[in-house]
Amino acid sequence: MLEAKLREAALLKKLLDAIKELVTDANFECNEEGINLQAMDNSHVALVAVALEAAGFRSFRCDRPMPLGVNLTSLTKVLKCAKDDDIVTLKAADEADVLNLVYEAKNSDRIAEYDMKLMDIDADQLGIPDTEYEARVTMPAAEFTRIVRDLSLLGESVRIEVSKEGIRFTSEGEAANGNVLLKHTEGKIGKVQTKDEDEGEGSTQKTKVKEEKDDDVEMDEDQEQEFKPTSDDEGEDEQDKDEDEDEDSGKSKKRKKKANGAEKPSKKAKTKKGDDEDDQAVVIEMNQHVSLTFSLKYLVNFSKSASLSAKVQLMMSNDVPLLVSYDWDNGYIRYYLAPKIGDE
Amino acid sequence: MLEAKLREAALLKKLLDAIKELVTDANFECNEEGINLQAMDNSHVALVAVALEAAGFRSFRCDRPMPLGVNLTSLTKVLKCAKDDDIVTLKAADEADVLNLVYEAKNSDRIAEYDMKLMDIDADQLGIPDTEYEARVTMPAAEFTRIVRDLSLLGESVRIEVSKEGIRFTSEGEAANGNVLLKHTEGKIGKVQTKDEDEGEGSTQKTKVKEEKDDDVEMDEDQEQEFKPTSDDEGEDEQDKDEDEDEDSGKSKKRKKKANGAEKPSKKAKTKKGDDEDDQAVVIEMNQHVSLTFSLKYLVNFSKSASLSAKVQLMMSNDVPLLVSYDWDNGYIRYYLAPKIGDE
DNA sequence: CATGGGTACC
DNA sequence: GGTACCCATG
Repeated sequence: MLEAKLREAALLKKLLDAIKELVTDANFECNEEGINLQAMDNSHVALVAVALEAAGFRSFRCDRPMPLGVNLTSLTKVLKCAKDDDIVTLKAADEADVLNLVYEAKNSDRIAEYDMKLMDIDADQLGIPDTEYEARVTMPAAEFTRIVRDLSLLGESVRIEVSKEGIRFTSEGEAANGNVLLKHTEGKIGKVQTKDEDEGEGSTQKTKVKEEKDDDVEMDEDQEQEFKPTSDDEGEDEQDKDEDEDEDSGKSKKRKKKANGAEKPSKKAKTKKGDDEDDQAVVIEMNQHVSLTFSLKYLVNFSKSASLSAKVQLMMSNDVPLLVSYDWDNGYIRYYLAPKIGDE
Repeated sequence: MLEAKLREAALLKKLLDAIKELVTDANFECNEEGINLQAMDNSHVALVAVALEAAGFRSFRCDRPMPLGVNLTSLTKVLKCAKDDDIVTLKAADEADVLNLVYEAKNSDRIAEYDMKLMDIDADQLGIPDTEYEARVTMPAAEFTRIVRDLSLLGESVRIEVSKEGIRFTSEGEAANGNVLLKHTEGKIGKVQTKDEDEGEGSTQKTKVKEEKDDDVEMDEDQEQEFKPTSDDEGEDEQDKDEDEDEDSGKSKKRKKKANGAEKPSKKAKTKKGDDEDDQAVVIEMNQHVSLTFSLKYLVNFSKSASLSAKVQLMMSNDVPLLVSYDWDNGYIRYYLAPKIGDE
């Protein structure tokens, strides 16, 4: 059976808001390490992967692996019945056909309980590519949202190019053409191509941009592995969280830093202020110039996850799917989208 | 060629929001004095005139007069891609078929560039009447917005009457009739019928109430005349821009004075405080009682310009088009609307 | 009150 | 597929 208690209903609510338009039904794969969801979007063009690591719950127990087939529209409705700061407990018996959700008001005597019907869903375990990306761009999630929203007013697709100059988003439309260039933030630049240190953080992803020796630091020992590609995918991308270990050998610091999606700034000050600054930084790491074209409709959809993390990472290599990753403590949501070829 | 740099994208954004529903295509007439736009609304019932004087730009260069035919829907989309505080640079080569817009984030490393296609638009130079109005009412723009919005819920048209009592807006509908009376603000009353002194300010308008010899002018000559009754109006009110050549030899002074739409208070203190109070004042200036009926649909539309100026001026004479004017530093937007006759 | 998103209609 | 209208959210 599963019994997982989450500190705040807000996380689940935001998560559902982020994916409910992309996916209607999906299996929440529960096991002792946490809860994972992987699904193709309704038109089978994009892939979404969500991880909620056991460590991110106030308490988590799952005796054996169990898939919970959920209709996301139903779950969204049920979650709307929770207040953002309610403590949510998810419970499901083995072989159960319902998921029980209990909402407890933080302070009080209000207890709400819902039973949502489950369904059998073909577990199309999608193989998520373990690509080593040629370029990784970390930027404020709100900036990404703004850019794709803006450009979607002009055309249907966007060409994303990463060079040492920075990252450029270009869209061509009937009425106008436009492009937005984000230069890497000063002080962050050194990192380009040097991504070492990223590792750390718990929910980090592993996408490394090319090898780097960076990897340095471990940081994670304990937590870090959280979501990790399970054991096998290792090494691949982690995204977000690269905290910076870089040189900072003091890992301990790293750990605490990121609170929601925040990364840590590179060597800069780790003060709160430092973190805030970091959220605003644009960090470009690349091994070679990449240029890919994507459907803006999907990117706009992905950008709804900005409520989950202040930063977003874009991982790219020519001719392979883009990985858009939003990370937070003990969890992440990643989207994969194949590039358009030619002028389709 | 044209190269005009605007301090804040917000001005253009608000301007487009104000007129995009009224006009779909229009020529932005650029010359060394600034940028002007004049167009009939889509149903050819109302006329809108916008002026952005060169002095209002951070830098402005326009070698020769050039009309830029713009689809306002496209421009609106492109402007939505700018943040309110972005610095916008408008560029167009002679004979160009595209307008280039560059947005620079105040602080940073974000640079966005758009190329919007231009089109050829019949320059229907509309003759703007140089009426000497019998009544001029200056009131808070928000108040005007509220009144026309309220009355539009009741009926389709509104009768506006100006008397020494004040200005009364009356609407009759199937479900209810209603009227709103605004009395002139104490202390401002003296101005009624005495409008002299207004001139000053840079962007003043010239609408004088009553006689004035102003009329002047054709307007178009070069630009100055633009809309103002040109120099002659002196003494009367100017509203916006008249920069004045008029008599004021000291034009210079005028120029700087008005900041956003504000007129100058009459002789009262010009202190900031004074100006703020002034924004809330209702000033009635009239030579005779006027009573005119207009379509509320258009007035509601005009009132969207309230974001551009804290004050609005209504200029009226019986049986001639109403002039609704919003003025700000170095620019204005004016609307002309013919009264309804009988009970059409 | 305004802006954005979604749904329906052309 | 695009545009317009209505509803909901901030």
